[in-house]
Parts: sequence; C-alpha cells; structure tokens
Amino acid sequence: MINITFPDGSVRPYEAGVSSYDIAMSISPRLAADVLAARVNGQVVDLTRPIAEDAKVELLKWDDDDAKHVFWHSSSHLMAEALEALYPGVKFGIGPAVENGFYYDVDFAGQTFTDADLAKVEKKMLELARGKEDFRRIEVSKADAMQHFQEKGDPYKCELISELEDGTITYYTNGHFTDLCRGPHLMNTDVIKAVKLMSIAGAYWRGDERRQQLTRIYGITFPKKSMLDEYLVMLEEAKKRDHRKLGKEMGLFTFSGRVGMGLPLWLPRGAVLRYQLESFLREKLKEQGYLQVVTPHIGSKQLYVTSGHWAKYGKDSFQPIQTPQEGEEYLLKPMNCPHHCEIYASSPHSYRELPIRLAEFGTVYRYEQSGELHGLTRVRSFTQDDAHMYVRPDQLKDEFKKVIDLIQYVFKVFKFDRVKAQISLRDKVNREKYIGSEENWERAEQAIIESCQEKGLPTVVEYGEAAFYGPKLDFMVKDALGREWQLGTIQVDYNLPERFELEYTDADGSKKRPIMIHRAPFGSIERFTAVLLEHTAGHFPLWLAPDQVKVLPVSEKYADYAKKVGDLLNYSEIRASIDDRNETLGKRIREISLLRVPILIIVGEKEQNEGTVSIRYWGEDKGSMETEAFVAWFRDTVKAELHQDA
RNA sequence: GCCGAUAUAGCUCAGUUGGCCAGAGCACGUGAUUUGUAAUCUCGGGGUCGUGGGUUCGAAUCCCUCUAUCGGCUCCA
Repeated sequence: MINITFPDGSVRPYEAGVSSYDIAMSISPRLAADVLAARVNGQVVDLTRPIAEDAKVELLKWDDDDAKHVFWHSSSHLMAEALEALYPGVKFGIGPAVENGFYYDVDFAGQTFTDADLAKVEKKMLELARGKEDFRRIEVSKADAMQHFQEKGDPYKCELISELEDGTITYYTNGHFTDLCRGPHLMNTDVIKAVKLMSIAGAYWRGDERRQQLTRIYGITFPKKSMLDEYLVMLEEAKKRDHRKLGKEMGLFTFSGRVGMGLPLWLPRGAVLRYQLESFLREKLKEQGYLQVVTPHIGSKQLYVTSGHWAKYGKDSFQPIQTPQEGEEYLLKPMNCPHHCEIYASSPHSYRELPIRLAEFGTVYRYEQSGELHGLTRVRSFTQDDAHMYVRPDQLKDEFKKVIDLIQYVFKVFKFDRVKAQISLRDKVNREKYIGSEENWERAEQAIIESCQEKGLPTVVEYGEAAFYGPKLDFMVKDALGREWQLGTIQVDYNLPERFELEYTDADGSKKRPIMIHRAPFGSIERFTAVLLEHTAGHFPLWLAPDQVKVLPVSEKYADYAKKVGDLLNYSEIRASIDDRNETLGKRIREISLLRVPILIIVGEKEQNEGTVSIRYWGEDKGSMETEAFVAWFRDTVKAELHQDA
C-alpha cells in the first residue's frame, strides 16, 4: 500500500500502481468524469499513469491551466488524426497547446488547404472524438522511432527524434494516429465536445525563415458547447475594443496608402490626446530633474557607424538619403541615443553634475517588414518618450530604481494592472549578436537583476531578448485579444559611452566613463495609445479625454446660455465645446457618446433660470449643480486621477 | 519579407450560378421642425466596384500583376 496526500493535506492509502483516475473514482464518479489530468508530486501526468510510491496528488479539472493545456494538446492530436484521415500523406511538424487553444503545423505536400476546409476538419474531429478513442502512451527506442517515421516519410518528426536522447522517447496514439510526444494527454477523446478551428497561417519550420514554411492551423476546443459559444462572444466583444476601430470612431488617427504604410496620421482629436500624454510626462520629468532637448530627425550615417547601429541594422533600415551636391549620407533617425550622446559630449562634465538626464519626445523611423505592421502598435514612424541618463557607477542602481518607480507610477495612473516585468538578457550561446566586452555585459545584467531584487519587483527572465548594446527591463502589457506588447523599457548601457568616448572628471581629477541608462515609460506614444484604447475601450480618464465636456442646449433658445457656460469652462481650462446643431437632443447625445466624450452638460430653461448645469457623466445622469460647483468637482476629479503614490 | 484571406459611396455593408444605367442605412447638402438625456421628417448630391492587364458577345462577379488592409510566421535598435 502507498499513501496519497491530497491538496487539503488529507492522506489516504491506495494499492501501489493505482492511477489518478482510480483515485478520482474512489472519491466520486462525478469527480472522475470532470477530471482531465493529474499533478503527481508537482508534475502533470496522464490520468492512467500508475503511481508506484507515496505521492502528493492533485486532480485537475478544467479550471486549472495545466488541465486546459493537456486538453488542448490532446485536441491538437485529434486534429492531426482528422487531417491524416482527410488528407492522406500530410506530414506533421509540431502541435502544441497555446494560451487560447492549440495549433498544429502541417505540410500538406502540395494539397491545397484553405479556410473553407476548416469546417470539414472540425466535423471530422467531432466525429472522431465521439468514438471515445483512448490516448495510449508507448515508450519506444530511438532506433524504432526513427525507423517508424522514416517509413512513414515524415522528415520533420525524424529531425526532432534525431535530437532526442534514447530512452526518453514516447509515442501517444489516438485512434489511427500515432505521434511522437512527451505528453501528457487526456484519457480519451470523448471529453472534447466543442471544436472551433480559428485560422490558418504560414509558419516557418522551427521558427527559421530560411526553412520550409508549413501551414499552421489554429483551433480551440472545450468540454462543453456552451463554453465555446461564450468564448466566441468574448472574442466579438474584444474586437469592439480594437484600437484601430476605436481610433476611427473617435476620430483620433488614420492611415493613408498614399502617405505610406505604417505612417500614422494623427487627426485633431488624436493630436490633443498626444499633447496631453506628453505634458503629463513632461510635468513628471521636470520634478525629477530631467532636461528637455530637441534633436533633428536625421543624422549622418557616420553617427550610426560610431554607435554600431549601422553595422547591426544598416541593411534593414530605410536606406541613407544622399545630398545632391556633396554626396553626403544621412539616415532617418531610428533612435535618439546617438544624438543625445553628442549633446552630452558637447561640453565637459564634472562628477558633481551627474546624473545628467536628457529627455526628448523623439520621433524615429524604422523600416518594419510590411507584414509586421499593425495599427498603432507596430508602425514605421513613432515618437518615443525617450531619455538618456549619464551616471557614475555609484549612482547606477539608484537611478535605475527611480525609473522603475516612474514607470510603475505611469502604469498606476492608467490603471494597467497585470503588467509583466521582463528582464531581457543576452542569448546564452549566440553571443556574436552583441557588442562590447563580457565584463561590461556582466556588470550591466547584474545591475538590472539586483535593482529589481532590491525593489522587490516580480520579474521573468528571457534570454536572447536584450538589445545589441545592453540588457533591458521591459514592461509588457496585453491588448484586447491577449497579444503582448512591450511598452516601458529601461536599459543599462556601458557600450555607447565607450563608442562615443564620453567622459566626466572625477573627484580626483581623472577622466572617467559614465554609464548610460536608456528609458521610455510609454515606449512609444503610438503603441501606448493603442494599448490604452484597448484597455479603456475608449473611456479615457477625464484629464486625458480630447474633448472633456460637450455643452448641449436643449433648443436654440438656450444657445446663449450654453455659450456662457462653455466660455466659463474654457476659461477654467476645461476642454469644452458647444453642440447647438439643429438636431434633436437625443441624436446629439448619441453621437457625442459614440465619440467617448466623458461629460455632457445639458442646459434648458430650468438651468438658465437657476444658473446651473445638468451633468451626464459616462452616460449616467448626475443631476444638476451650479456651474462653479461643477468646475470645482471637475478639478477635484482630475486631481484624484493623477494623484497616485508610486 | 513569407503563408493565407480581404478590398463595392466618407463609414458599415447588400449585390444570387458573369447579363438592364450598381443598391441600402448612416454621414454630407437642402427645406421643414426648436426639440429635456443614445438615431425627427422631406428632397437631393455622391461610386471608373482598390490598381493595371487578361478571358468573354458581356466582368463588381472568373484569371494574373501591383497596392493597401486583416490573421499568423519571421523580425523588432
């Protein structure tokens, strides 16, 4: 007999070799019907795996992320089985579970497969699922595995097997389909009740663009039909928050094929939004001792040869502009740091002056591959809320931590919770992608890791995500559809100061090299605006809304009073305007609401006589109050929105 | 850049298997109406069906090119 310990701490004896499914059955058949996988001593395993020794066992149902993962992974095998049945001769790459569902990469070997075929595969999957096929785990030797997939003619699986160690290789079989797979899987296919194949896309084999492109089929499955329906409704709702749609509806920005792809045009209301975002940060930076600078939109090619950007990105940039007479070469500036380095270098510096913080809302231009452009989140021209700090070694960590505080303050004001802080370090093996000495990198990476630890900031570490000149701390936020975007970033850089031979005079009179911190709390105004739109569904905080107040006279008769109110509000620095068009009140309210104007003021006979305004705040009737009282309330609200302890 | 899809009026979309002068709602202009919390009524203007080519007696509709957009992949200083 062995002892099984449950999550609540209780212990029950079972015969050795008992499976998690048997354990679930012993508790209740109802539980056994719902359970999808088990976590034994912290490891997720098949329900059918025998347990030989004393163990901690958790029975996992749909509400557990690991259980969903197993469910979707098994679903990808089910889809593969369906595809093999419908398209004999297809070859398979990999088919993992992802955050929302699963995919399988398939080589259709010349057969065509389009969106229209998805329904057919869904149908086949459901048919196979109802056949209650067991997932069977089989351990095989490397030689046998290799032989099997060679005979089947599946080069992708052979490649994967060739990299595995003998003795660790397992198959899973469901129905007529056998796949190389580590598992774990569902007990059988019967629990898969609802299937939706979402889309097909090209995907390079092993993520390498020089290799074969496979057809990736994305899908999602559920244990209940109703859950699929809910999921699809949720997706529809998310699409309504798409910043591209909201940007159009709210008159914030547009694109023009004639201007060029990925080049956003900010409309008047969008421009107001930008200026608000900029002055919000400018105020904060003033408090923290930043100095604003302004630099040109182009820079000599030589500048980027010095910085190393030309060697790294020259071929993948907008190509140099040449002067007609002299043949000089200039680049559209893809970043602001080299310009700022030259500002630093323009005068001698004492150790007493440091840190020097140079800030600029710098518009940069980067060639992004055409297929990569995406609304405002990925564009070819964007404005960074950039700054570069030049610090002494003893100031580095304090300065870094101050920036963490600033970024956290920003996220708090905008109510971005669930921000992921990611430490982006060098690739562990492939190091020729980076410039600078091993020693400098080591110091820079340590500074970031230690600063985060000292701040108690929860982080994840990603290797290979560093910039070529230094490691980064990136702040990632998801959009409406769960896609992750990098917003804020802080980078430690020992390399550019060397390349630009930046110096300061230390206390002992010797020349020393400053360390540079690159940082941008928004990342870019464009991307920040996009993510903010999706988070708020266009309901910006009051201080930020391009139009804060619209004043609506009930009819023409009250237009004068409306104007009086509007003037008073403008005088009080509230962005207010009047809508006295010859339209019904209901219609004007509807149109202004669609523009996401937070406050509507309605004035008619009653308000005119009493000197009051009637307030509608985000669609809710707040009754009437004296105009002065409204101004006071407005100011308090804005103050509260901006006052967040970092 | 690669794979797949889409492109009809300013916007959102109809337009059957190729067949009269290409339609609707909103928006815009006009006249009436003077409105009390999410769409008042009237009349009117507006489209070389993304571009260029091809097939056909005939193309918004079928084929190719290019451009832009969408979903992914790759990339992201």
